[in-house]
Amino acid sequence: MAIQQQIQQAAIESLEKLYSKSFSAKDFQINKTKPEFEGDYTIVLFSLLKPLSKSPDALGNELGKFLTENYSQLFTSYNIIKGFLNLTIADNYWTSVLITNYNNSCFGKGEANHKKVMVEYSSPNTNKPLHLGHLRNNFLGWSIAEIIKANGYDIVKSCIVNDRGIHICKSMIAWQMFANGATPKSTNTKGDHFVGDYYVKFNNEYKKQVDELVAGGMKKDDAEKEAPIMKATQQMLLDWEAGKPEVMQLWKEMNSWVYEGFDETYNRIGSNFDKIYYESNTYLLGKKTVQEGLEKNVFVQKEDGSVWIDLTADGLDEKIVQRKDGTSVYITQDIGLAQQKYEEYKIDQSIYVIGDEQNYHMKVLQLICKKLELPYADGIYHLSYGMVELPTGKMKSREGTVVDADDLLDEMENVARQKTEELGKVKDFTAEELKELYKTLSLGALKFYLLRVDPKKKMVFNPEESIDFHGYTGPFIQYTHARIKSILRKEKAQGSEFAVQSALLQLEKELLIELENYPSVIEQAGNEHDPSHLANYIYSIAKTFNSFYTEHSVMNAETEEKKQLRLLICELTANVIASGMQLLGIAVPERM
RNA sequence: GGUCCGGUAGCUCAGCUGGAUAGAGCAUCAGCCUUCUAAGCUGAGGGUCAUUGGUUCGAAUCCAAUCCGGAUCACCA
Repeated sequence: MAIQQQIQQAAIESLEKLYSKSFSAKDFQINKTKPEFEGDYTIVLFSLLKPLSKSPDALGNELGKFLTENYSQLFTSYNIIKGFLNLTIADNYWTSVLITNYNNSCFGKGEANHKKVMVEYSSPNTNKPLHLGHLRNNFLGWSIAEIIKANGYDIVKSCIVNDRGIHICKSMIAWQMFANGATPKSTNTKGDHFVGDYYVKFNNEYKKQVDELVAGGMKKDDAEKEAPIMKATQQMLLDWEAGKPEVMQLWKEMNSWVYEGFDETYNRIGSNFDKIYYESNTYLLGKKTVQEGLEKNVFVQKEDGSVWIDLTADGLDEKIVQRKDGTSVYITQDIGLAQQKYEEYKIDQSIYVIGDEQNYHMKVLQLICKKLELPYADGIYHLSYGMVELPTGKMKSREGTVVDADDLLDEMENVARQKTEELGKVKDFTAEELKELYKTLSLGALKFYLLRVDPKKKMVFNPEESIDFHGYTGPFIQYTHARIKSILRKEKAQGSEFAVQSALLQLEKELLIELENYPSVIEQAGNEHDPSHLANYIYSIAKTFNSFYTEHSVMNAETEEKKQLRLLICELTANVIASGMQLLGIAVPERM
């Protein structure tokens, strides 16, 4: 059990025995003691004063005395400052945590609870390559899945590919018009970029045609509808839905190019999925549910045949769920897909990693599922994340300010190479090892940069900052890990036979206190669906370790006992760093 | 306009289920490599926690109002 809970329990028991009153964990707070005071953890007494009719000093002394006398294996001393009861925890507690966990690879992870959670993330369109925003999504989705797994859940990583619709037809039309049969192979272009180029070509041509029509005297609104290329695209969508063979063939071929490109990028960034859904297979789902909803009077059908749900009583609007022509809209397929996920996997929770521009949509989706009394409705959770912006403002594809994922990864790798060469610490590495290191460092920098901030907040991507390898960054933590490993290559900790006699030094203890907290951090990150807690925590560990490292020598420790103790601390620190970074999807090198 | 989210150091962010003198990184300045990797460490300066009011022993944190920024409110997805 975590120390904080042990203190809480001890305090509750003590208060019960001292005053015959029962309290619960909510009735008082336990904090880490501020560094300027003596002690490790602090019980805040204020909230207890009134129910017990005690002065801070009286209560603090009685409780402090009782705790140190009756829980002497846990508390060695106490002091009271104003209403704060500062407790010093026995060194023995920290070292026993160290000795039992220093080589426990499961340290911090919860026990299996046999509940199943699906995390849907990434969910790309097949008309253009991945960009910076997708990276935030992918890193978040992958990480939160790992964190939830570490909390004992079974995880299914899924992805819904938006592989059909008018946007896809745009690329297809443009390819027919301009490509002359060119392919990614014939032009030596990555497939998703190849198709994306035709999407751009579509928009250029479309704009040109609209301008021409407007110049010929047509109103802009009409011109946008009448442009021949747009009409052709709409016709193609109809042909697609009708299953016209040559359209289907082109669609399949162009999508296959995109998937080839996506796979390369996913592979590079380490995204993977247990189950991939395709919109072309799911877009018709949900109609049966609409029918059932009509029977239950959750939905109403208007005279023209369209089907609606009235959510005004819940503070939302009226929402259409089926068009008058009987076709399904976006939200209908989502209900259908939600159902399919549930039936296929019997999931207890379904997490959607989707940008905050869809907050309203997701709220509506869950509400509809609830009104339909679908069993999975309460398990829907929208992990909403903010947009990634540039220092110059929002990314806009029309203005060409979108940061392409592949370009960015290349750029980061270059910087990693440059910095590594400047320092010249790994000159004996093979070309293979160097390549691997550059990849580890560049991805570490980028992932950490995108994961270290609260997901729900929009964030600014500053290119210069993101490739920084100093301070609050991934490479800083990776470096700390490499430093520790360098020591451990020289000598391994001997292990569990070891008993600590001499008192822990300040920095030794600080590190141990932080390390002991690892399980709680994983739990919190999972409960709040927020990897940034973990990122913050690992950074703090690395920082504390570096202070410790500078201050105290491991190999040349004052005594053999201290050396063994510090080797154990090194082991546990390295394990926690590696384990925590793994949960963020970041690898740590042995040397750098 | 309705709903939702955000506003903390020059910049990027922690802290937000109320607790002690509001913390990091970057940037600026000053130190530290004969000793386990200096991608490091130590120190300094830098704040009206958007504003105003309320709740109370105590508010960056909770409540209300206001100001500013963003998202969203399609028979698009």
